[in-house]
Amino acid sequence: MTVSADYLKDALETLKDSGVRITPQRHAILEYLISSMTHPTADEIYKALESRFPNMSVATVYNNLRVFREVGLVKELTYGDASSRFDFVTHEHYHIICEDCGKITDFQYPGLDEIEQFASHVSGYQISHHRLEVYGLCPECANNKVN
Amino acid sequence: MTVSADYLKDALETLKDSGVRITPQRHAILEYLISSMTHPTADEIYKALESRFPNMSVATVYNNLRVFREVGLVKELTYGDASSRFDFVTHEHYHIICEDCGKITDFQYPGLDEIEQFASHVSGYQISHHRLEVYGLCPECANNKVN
DNA sequence: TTCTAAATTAATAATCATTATTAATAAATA
DNA sequence: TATTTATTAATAATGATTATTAATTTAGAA
Ligand SMILES: [Mn+2]
Ligand SMILES: [Mn+2]
Ligand SMILES: [Zn+2]
Ligand SMILES: [Zn+2]
Repeated sequence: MTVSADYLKDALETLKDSGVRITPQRHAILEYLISSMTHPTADEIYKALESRFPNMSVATVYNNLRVFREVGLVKELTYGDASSRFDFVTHEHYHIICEDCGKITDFQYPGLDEIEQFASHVSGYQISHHRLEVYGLCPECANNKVN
Repeated sequence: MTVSADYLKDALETLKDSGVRITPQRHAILEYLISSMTHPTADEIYKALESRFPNMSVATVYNNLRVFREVGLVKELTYGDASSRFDFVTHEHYHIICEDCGKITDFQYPGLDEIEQFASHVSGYQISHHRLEVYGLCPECANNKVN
């Protein structure tokens, strides 16, 4: 069994355990999220599935992405003006975002928890989590600049 | 001269050097941003100034916040659904955000640049900057929870 | 100073991602 | 099978932000 299939199987299990019905639309959205490496927007998911589900509503995509987020299957990546992007949750990782083409690349970095300790110490907050993103030019876009 | 007045003087200088006219509206928005410790939204700025400028348009606030951002006087803090918040640029700092009341507290942390090195190394990106926020409960909200 | 061009403002319309509403449909359960 | 509940699809509403445009103000030239 492929890794993707494993992820999907576990995800469906999580839904079942949470009492969420597994509809064809939900199955397809999850499948697409897991297979996609591009952190798609709700609209991209909608468009990718419209051939298989010609009369699925875009609201259904939004609704189900929220359901997935609430049971912890999906993380929503929010930015300023543009639309949210969605990331199927596997391992903890950060993102590098290309300021030219918008590509989002995963990367892992060990031990940023000390900053939570520090922040808690200087502010008195009870810290729950943090968010970190790195911005720059992806190799392709950097290459396009010099040519 | 107070620190605030110094900031304002420098900001007006920056505007003049950039060829941006200093209108009463711009002066007031800058003044409010510098005095405010709350990282206000465009609408909060608009409402705070409406007694002094009864017929200022909210579009003027947005336009001028963009002007200030473009000349580097102001940073725009963007989150998911809610509206952008604006921070007058002084020293480099990060933010701790209360998940209950939305309060934003400044804090400084040394040496997070190594993560940019790391990200560049593993991804091949040309890194320009990063974004970090820490989330949790502010002391007041944490206190309200236990009572 | 007066004239002219450019910048800025105010008012308002438009945009667009997301959410709310609601009636129809499908699934679970008694 | 009958009834309740969840889900969907269609569509309207929301709300922050941007675009448009005419009026006003300002800066610089004559
Ligand atoms: Mn990711
Ligand atoms: Mn700040
Ligand atoms: Zn790129
Ligand atoms: Zn709080």
